[in-house]
Amino acid sequence: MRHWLIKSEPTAYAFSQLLADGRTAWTGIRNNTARLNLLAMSVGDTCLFYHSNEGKAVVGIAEVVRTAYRDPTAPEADGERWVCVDVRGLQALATPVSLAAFKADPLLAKSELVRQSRLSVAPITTEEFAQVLALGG
DNA sequence: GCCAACGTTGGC
DNA sequence: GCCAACGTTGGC
Repeated sequence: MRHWLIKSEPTAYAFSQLLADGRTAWTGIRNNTARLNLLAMSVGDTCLFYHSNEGKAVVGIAEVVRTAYRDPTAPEADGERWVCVDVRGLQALATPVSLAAFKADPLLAKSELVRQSRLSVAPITTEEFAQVLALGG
């Protein structure tokens, strides 16, 4: 099983909304690196759910429940290029783990979240995942 | 509001 | 194929 970090602006789709919905299609990814990460996801992979802009913290855990398929929100002209996955909300962290906490933690300072802040779907290591859970309760 | 990082586009 | 210009994202 692999681990990922997925980002959303809380004003666009907050983690609380995912918990309320149960599951959702993770659509709208239009970046090739992020696209390749979506394609690499397996059912059961766990995702840290990060709130960008307002928030700037990992606030919850989700899991992949359907592997990549054509993103229905992508323009028809783009064909099969853009994909989405389905994710299910698992639970909120007792304590959100902020971006500042990532930068301050030696285990997390090298993570993709810090290294390439614009990437909306990023892989994280098992160690990083465990550390976020430890910090977040 | 500004700026850094990155991706994309288009002229050559 | 290179590179300047531009657009977008996201932190500050």
